[in-house]
Amino acid sequence: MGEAAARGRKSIGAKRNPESADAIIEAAEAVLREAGYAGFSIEAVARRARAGKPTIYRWWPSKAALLIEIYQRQKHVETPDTGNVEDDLAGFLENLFAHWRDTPSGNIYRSLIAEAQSDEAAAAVLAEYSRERRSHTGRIIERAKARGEVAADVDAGIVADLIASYAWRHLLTGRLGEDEAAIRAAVGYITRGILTA
Amino acid sequence: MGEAAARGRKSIGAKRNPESADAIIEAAEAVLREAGYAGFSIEAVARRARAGKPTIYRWWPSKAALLIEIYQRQKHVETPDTGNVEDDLAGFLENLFAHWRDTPSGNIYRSLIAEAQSDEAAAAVLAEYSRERRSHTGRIIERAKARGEVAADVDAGIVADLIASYAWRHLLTGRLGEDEAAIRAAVGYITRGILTA
Amino acid sequence: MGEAAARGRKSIGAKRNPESADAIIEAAEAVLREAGYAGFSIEAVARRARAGKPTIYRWWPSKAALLIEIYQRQKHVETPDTGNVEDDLAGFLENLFAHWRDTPSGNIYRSLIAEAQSDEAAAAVLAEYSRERRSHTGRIIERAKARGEVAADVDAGIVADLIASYAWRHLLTGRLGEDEAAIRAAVGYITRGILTA
Amino acid sequence: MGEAAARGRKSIGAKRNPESADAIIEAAEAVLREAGYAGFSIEAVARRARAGKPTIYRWWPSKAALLIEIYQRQKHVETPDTGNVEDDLAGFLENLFAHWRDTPSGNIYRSLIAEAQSDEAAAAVLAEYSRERRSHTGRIIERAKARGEVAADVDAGIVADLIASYAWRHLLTGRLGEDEAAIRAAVGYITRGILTA
DNA sequence: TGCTAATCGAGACGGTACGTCTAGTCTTTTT
DNA sequence: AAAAAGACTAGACGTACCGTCTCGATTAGCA
Repeated sequence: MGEAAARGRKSIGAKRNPESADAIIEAAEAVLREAGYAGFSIEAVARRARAGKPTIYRWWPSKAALLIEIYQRQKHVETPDTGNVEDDLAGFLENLFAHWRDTPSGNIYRSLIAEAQSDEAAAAVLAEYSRERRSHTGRIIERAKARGEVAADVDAGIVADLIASYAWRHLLTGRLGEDEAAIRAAVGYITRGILTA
Repeated sequence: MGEAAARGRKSIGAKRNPESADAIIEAAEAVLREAGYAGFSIEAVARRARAGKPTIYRWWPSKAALLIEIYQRQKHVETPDTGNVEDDLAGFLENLFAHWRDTPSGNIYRSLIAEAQSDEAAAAVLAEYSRERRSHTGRIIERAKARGEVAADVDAGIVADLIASYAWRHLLTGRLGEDEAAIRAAVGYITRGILTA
Repeated sequence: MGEAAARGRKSIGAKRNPESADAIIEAAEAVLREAGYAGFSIEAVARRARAGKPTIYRWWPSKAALLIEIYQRQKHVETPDTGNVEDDLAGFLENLFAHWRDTPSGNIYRSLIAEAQSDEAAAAVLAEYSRERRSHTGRIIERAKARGEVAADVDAGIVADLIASYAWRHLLTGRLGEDEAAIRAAVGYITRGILTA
Repeated sequence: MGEAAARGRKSIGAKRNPESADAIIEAAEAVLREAGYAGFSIEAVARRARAGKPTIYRWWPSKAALLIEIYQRQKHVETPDTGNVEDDLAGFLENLFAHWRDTPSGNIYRSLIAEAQSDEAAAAVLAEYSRERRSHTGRIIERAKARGEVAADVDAGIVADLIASYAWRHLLTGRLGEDEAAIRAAVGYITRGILTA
């Protein structure tokens, strides 16, 4: 199905046609994969899905909403739990970079961030999503605090922010291929500091 | 002058007319200021500058090129030199946030990053610019290393990257109003680490 | 209605909106009437009709197609039937000149001929139209042949060609105000010849 | 020379440089020959002639003026003098059709007529030129009148008009390849009429 | 002999129009 | 009654020419 969306797909009456929704989602992914964010338009998605634009607008009020949905459909990256905060953070970043690099996720998220720069709604949705992720990453720190590995007065949110920032910037500047050493060094500075002992 | 570009501005002949260039730059700034990135179009700039579109395309082959130029025209943020790396970095970030918050620079840079997500050329130009800035910020670290304040084996580029990443993310998520405490905490983690002593 | 196209004219749904088509046709006529062929642009028509350019291009692929349509919408000139070939031909020319002079038709047809000089498609469409008209005018001759008034071996097509040529040239050189005497003389030469008896 | 216009052709001082004029004329011909009227622009001619646009505008205020000049540079068609008006007229038309068909003249004249439909100046110049030609062709008739072959009260101008009209229409509708028989028939109707004896 | 004025190629300028693409909205048709 | 899908207005895209203007160089002809 999907892109190949049944040539003559029809309305199934007075309720949402899940075939159409699927076809649209899959078309959106395909367009993003093949033409990138530059070629990603509602128009292009509609063409590819053999759907009318209003059908898309009915269910996703903006490009951003569609991006969010297809991003969330991707399977998520796992946060390791090694018992060591440095390994946890570095491992998380390595997984995240690999995930962004090897699946459409990276492109999708990148697009979403770009979209949020000119679309209020996208910005809101992204902010909400970021808040969630922040607390998620923060859990790595909280666990370490519970273990006594990390100082109790450390603000987990700010650390999560630093980690997420590092990831974002690499995503946005196309540097997801960075070697592990750099990631480990960056994480090391956050955990152990850069001052002379 | 400028945006209001003298009603009767004319060509000054067979070489570039600086009046036109200025009018275009200033119109671009004004459009960005008043309509944001969403409303920033070559067409709008041309209208505002009372310039022909081809005149813009002659000198700036893309929206990104124009953005870069107006960004570089802004006066730059200064990097403090207090003799203490933590104060230097925090001060730099505070200055940068204030600069981005209080001048059009923030909006421009934000737009440029967004543009780079769909425009190859913009990405290249932004990468080059980032490289420059990275080494610039790195100097704060190098100075501290020279003072013996920072360990000699610390990679200044990676630290600069962490700092820039933090700044980018706050810019892109509209969190430039962050209180100083958060900035200081983030910088503190980078300099002193988060592990228990 | 029409040119003044209801300020808020909207789509009427998933089929061609005749209101829009009418507004476009009428705007095209108005532009041609007021600004002449020189000022006749798709852009101007769209502006005047409060239509989007793509709506025009959707239905009329070229300026020529639009010209043809508005020409054919004009009411046609009638061919008299007096029982005398000379009066028929002269009357036809007089009617045609008056029609071209007093309605937008002349301007439209002139424009179409001009357009055909640089647009292949326009040329084809004009050729087809001319063929039709030729046979139409030829009928005057055929009738006279049936009456025995005109020699049986006369090629009606060629006579029609002579008549149409005379009309075209007067149209294209802005000499539609010619006095009847000249028309009658020209027709007289064709019917009775110029040689001495 | 000409199109290949001396790479470094320069001003020769405070007077018109005939080399430039020639290069422009020749470039205009070449452009018309190769790209047709549709591709004929002052810009294209200037490019081809390695001339500045103002140099063209200085000497030919409009496209039409340039067209007129290059048309007049073509060698003219000769009007035969056989002692028989019918042969003279048919011969003239045959020569003219061949001339228009086999040299750039046809294209040039066609363009000029088209141009005159939207350019007042072109129309004026064309009218003047037509007047000249009319009297020229009229001479064939005058000669025949002098011989007593044609009735004394025949208006030579109107006959010339009929002949020129026939030629124009064939030029404008791309029917210059017409067989001699059709031309002879058309001329025959003008000289001997179409009525039954 | 040196100055003035016109000419040249070059090309920038403000504009207009081109024909295409996308954004969102509206309304008919279909189920 | 709601879904689907084409048509619609609006306007930006990047390009081609328009006709005008200014530049710097070049040179003829007057002083």
